[in-house]
Amino acid sequence: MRILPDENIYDKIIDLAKRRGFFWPSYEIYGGQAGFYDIGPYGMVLKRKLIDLWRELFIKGNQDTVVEVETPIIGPSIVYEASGHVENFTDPIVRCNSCGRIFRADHLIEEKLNIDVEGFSLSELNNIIKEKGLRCPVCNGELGEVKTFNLLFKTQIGPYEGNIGYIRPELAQGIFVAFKRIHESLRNKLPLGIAQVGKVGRNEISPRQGMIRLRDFTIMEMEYFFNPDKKDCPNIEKYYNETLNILPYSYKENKKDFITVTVKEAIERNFVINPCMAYWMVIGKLLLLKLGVPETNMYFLEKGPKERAHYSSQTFDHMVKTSRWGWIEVAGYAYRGDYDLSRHKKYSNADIEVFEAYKEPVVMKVRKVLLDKAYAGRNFKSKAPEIMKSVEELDPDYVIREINEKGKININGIDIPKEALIIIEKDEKVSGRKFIPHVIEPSFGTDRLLYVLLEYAYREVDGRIVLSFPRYLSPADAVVLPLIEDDEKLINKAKEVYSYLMSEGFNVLYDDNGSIGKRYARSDEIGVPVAFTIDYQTLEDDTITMRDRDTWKQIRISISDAANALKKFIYNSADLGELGKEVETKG
RNA sequence: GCGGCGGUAGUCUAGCCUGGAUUAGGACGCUGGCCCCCCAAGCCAGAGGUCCCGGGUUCAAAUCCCGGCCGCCGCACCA
Repeated sequence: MRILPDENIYDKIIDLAKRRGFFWPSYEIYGGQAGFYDIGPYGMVLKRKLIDLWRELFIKGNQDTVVEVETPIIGPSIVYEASGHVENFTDPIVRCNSCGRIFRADHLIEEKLNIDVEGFSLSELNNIIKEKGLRCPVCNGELGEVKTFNLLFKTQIGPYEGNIGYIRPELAQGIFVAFKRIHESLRNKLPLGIAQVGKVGRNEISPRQGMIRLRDFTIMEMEYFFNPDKKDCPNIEKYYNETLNILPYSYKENKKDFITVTVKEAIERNFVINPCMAYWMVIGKLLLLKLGVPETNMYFLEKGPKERAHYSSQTFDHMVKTSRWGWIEVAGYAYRGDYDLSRHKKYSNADIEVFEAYKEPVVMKVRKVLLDKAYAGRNFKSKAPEIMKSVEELDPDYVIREINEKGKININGIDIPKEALIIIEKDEKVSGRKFIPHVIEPSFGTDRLLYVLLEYAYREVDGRIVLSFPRYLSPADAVVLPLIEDDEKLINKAKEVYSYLMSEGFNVLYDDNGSIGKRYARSDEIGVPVAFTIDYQTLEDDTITMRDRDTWKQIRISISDAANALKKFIYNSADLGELGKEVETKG
């Protein structure tokens, strides 16, 4: 595990990424458009492997509870009204006519005039600004009209004007609206994690920072649904002794640094609102470790009440240190409670609640208050059924207290003497209960991780760039090189080896252009972990050399062992020395 | 969105202030050839440029002016 270089390597990485086809700004030939990036051929392999690694840890590693789905990118407006995005993803902004600065209109009023304007409409905010003569706090210029700026990308579904759709700003809503179906199709089990990978769009006001802040990007997300009454978390025991670097909000206010605690401590000291929060944070940590980020270069930052999204009651940002941007957020872990499902229940009228049967039906002794039927009929005639029902709904304890004190109860202005009341106790069988599950959401920014992956892989050796990706993530498993260009015998042999490795399922490159040193350098720069070289000895005894990208050491092995050696080297992190005898090469 | 700085082959850059004879020059990379038995060697040849875009000034614009786009920095904004 390497430490990040102190030097700012951003420009070098961006340069390399463009040159070698990892990623670059989109729409370049038209001058570009901020906030959009293309992923190139090698970047695409990396990204795919990155996503697969996430799947491995979050889904496959938890296949007893977690499944994956795919839902649409565009949703009808009702979905994002229910989710709160139409309302809360919008900022009222006001522009100074003279200096052009833009302010949050509500914040400005609250600060300057000390008026609580939460929930005020645009025209109300406008009126306040006009009436109170509020001016630009910077240049004292006149303020323009209050406008909304919503970060949702808006579109129209079909040819019907007014049929508004939005591009999803997160994957979550697609999962929430389908929750009931997914949950039923999996025979109502809980806890249930529903994961999704996909593109989202956020119409950022002014995106900068290249791959770090995009208007269109890939998220890897999971909504983990569970019974809020069960305060345990399945399988967490095996991670009890794993450590987490946490900066709780209360510590942050006191300007303290993050602390390192075990998962067990984090739960016991209530740093996390629910043990499952800690569980997914550990899985997230393990993902980052596998990408090559050392634990000292990451921590979990708790967001304060005002910093959190509208749906969240606890959020941790997963921060990773980068050379250019300092600490950046690569993932968020949000406790969304029952906010989303409750909202969709309300807006759709769908029965979204989950029924959970008790292990055995619980027989409870239930006391009930009954009104003597004969008394009711005689005294209340046609109103009797109604009054009897009201009586039955009363709390028995209340009735007993009233009887003891007054000898009667009063209901809807009618006195009922204690002689007419019967209090019975009966057994009632309850086989389960209905509730709305709570949700914990770990959500990763894939493109940010891609950038982080490059930063942590980047190093320079003798003025040459080497991308030391973890071997299993590299854009190719190996490159096959004939030692000398333009020697037909070597080239034919090399192409045989190349086909053979491909047929074994490896992702292999071939290069016969330029001196051997140049080709090693090229493959190092792409981050290919292994180079197999075919030389004149190969033609005699079918052995080839296998070169390690990171040490430049070589061993000689027979071609028939190559696939097996490559497999061990890449997936079992074997040392080169374990796979064969090191050979001296002229340097 | 504001302010500052910048934008010249794949990459980095010279030229811009002081407009014209520079065919927009170089380095690296790329392609081909020669040579090469292991780490960007050498020699030769070649391809590759809307000088970010649009408008203006001028006989003449990569060069000066205006607007736009994009990038970096600062501010602002930010689930």
